[in-house]
Amino acid sequence: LSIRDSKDDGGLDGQLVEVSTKTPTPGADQPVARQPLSRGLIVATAVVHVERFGLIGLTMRQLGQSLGVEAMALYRYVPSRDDLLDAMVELLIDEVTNDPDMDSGQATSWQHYVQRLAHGVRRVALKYPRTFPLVASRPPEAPWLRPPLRSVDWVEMFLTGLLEDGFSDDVAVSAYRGFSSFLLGHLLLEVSALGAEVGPLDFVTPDTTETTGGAYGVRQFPTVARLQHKLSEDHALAEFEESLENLLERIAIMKQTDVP
Amino acid sequence: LSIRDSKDDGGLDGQLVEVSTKTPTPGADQPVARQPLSRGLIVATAVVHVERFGLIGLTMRQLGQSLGVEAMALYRYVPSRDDLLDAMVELLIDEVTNDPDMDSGQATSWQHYVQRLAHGVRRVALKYPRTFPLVASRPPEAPWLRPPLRSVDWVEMFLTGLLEDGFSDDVAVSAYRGFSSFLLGHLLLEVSALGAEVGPLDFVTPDTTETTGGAYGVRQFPTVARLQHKLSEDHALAEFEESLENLLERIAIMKQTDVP
DNA sequence: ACCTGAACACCGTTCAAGT
DNA sequence: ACCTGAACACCGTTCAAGT
Repeated sequence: LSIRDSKDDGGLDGQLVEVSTKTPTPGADQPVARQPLSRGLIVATAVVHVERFGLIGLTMRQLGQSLGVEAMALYRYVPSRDDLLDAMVELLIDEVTNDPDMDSGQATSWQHYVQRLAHGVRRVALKYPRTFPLVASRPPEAPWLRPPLRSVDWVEMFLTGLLEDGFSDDVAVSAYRGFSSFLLGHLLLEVSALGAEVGPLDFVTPDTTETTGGAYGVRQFPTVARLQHKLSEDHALAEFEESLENLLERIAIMKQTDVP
Repeated sequence: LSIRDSKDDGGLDGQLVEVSTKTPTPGADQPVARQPLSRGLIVATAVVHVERFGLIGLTMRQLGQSLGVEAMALYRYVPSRDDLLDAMVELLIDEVTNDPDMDSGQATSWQHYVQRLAHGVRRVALKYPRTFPLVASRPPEAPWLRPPLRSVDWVEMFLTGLLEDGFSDDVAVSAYRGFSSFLLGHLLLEVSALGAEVGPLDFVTPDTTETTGGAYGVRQFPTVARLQHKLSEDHALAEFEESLENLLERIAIMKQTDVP
């Protein structure tokens, strides 16, 4: 149960941009001590910018101002706004992946593993509440994945974690479905309560994307690639019924054990 | 366990706009047989437009084209684009509320009631997959609600349904939390698998909104108003832990009963 | 090598003007 | 009464030009 390491893509903690906590007015600020521009700095600043001004405030022009530069300068390092959003998502994902708490206690049970992953994701969700919804909303790398969580990396981590602990393929895939649905529902609601204005959740239409599971670019994730078929199956209704049934049971128990 | 009726706000079924199912190119279409403009028609057409072109395609100018009219004409009937989005959400909510399946079998158990509500919401989510994410994303009418689901109407329905069946306030509120988190998680993921590009989920920031539970406009929802205090409490972490625990148990059972 | 000004095709929204 | 043209302040993005 180990955690994959990732190339440092300009993590927030490394070169955290100093942005004052004063009046949040998108242009009325000191443009930050003008570090040399770089992709990593732009992405990190974008996250800070979104946490201050919201996703609606993230325009190339306003982000340029946060960096003390004209908007056009950004295009030397970032091909497009969409690519920037993807890079921001990756930054959050990497922060979960590289969380020291994730590595601690190496080989424990799958339960501990899943709990650490869940809490790791929750931690970054609460740390970047206004950026986090992007994780659930950007076009997934693997649209055939059901549910199509953004990070194939997480899926791979989750599946291998369970499989190494003796899970069968089928059960591991079912567990993944339950896990991601639970995690997304909880955290999106929790984060929205914190006041995130969740920006365009740009899921991609099935027409424009290979919904036919062409395993392009998933080769570096062997488990995901191997289980691709099972992962693409649509069990939405059955899972909906099952989760609903489970919820009803939990509510019934709450009702019975209640002392009025 | 009855369903509240609502003023007909130009429901889709009534005056469904004829839009051909041909090539989806935002302006290259017959501008529809030019019915007299009205707020109801605009909202209904907007939903159809979003289902064809996605939320990104919903600009005042393109929607104008779908109606055979210049964008500026819309402002006679719709104060702003944001107001239009809210009206679209309301249209979906009313379609759940007025679902004939919801009224059938009047006074049954709370289990049946919750199941009917869940399936009713799921039905409109699958019917309008590209519009549905707005329900989870528009600024909630009651931001102090945890989780802040859009429709106070639904919250009221849910709570009264349970209370009439003998639930205590506390358990009813807990049940609401579990229900909304489950429903949102499942349906957002299911709908995203259908290829919805979930548009700006514009949750509202706590600063700009009365996070202090000033019960403005909730007076027509007596149960929500009465339970406002309990509904505003933040139990996010405890609920997260509990749901996670429950998930782990379910996975463990799946694992045990698995025959490899 | 790195940034900027001007330009293009888009936005939402306002308002005086047309029918 | 209802719609439109022109205008304003914004977008993302490109590209020739400046340093």
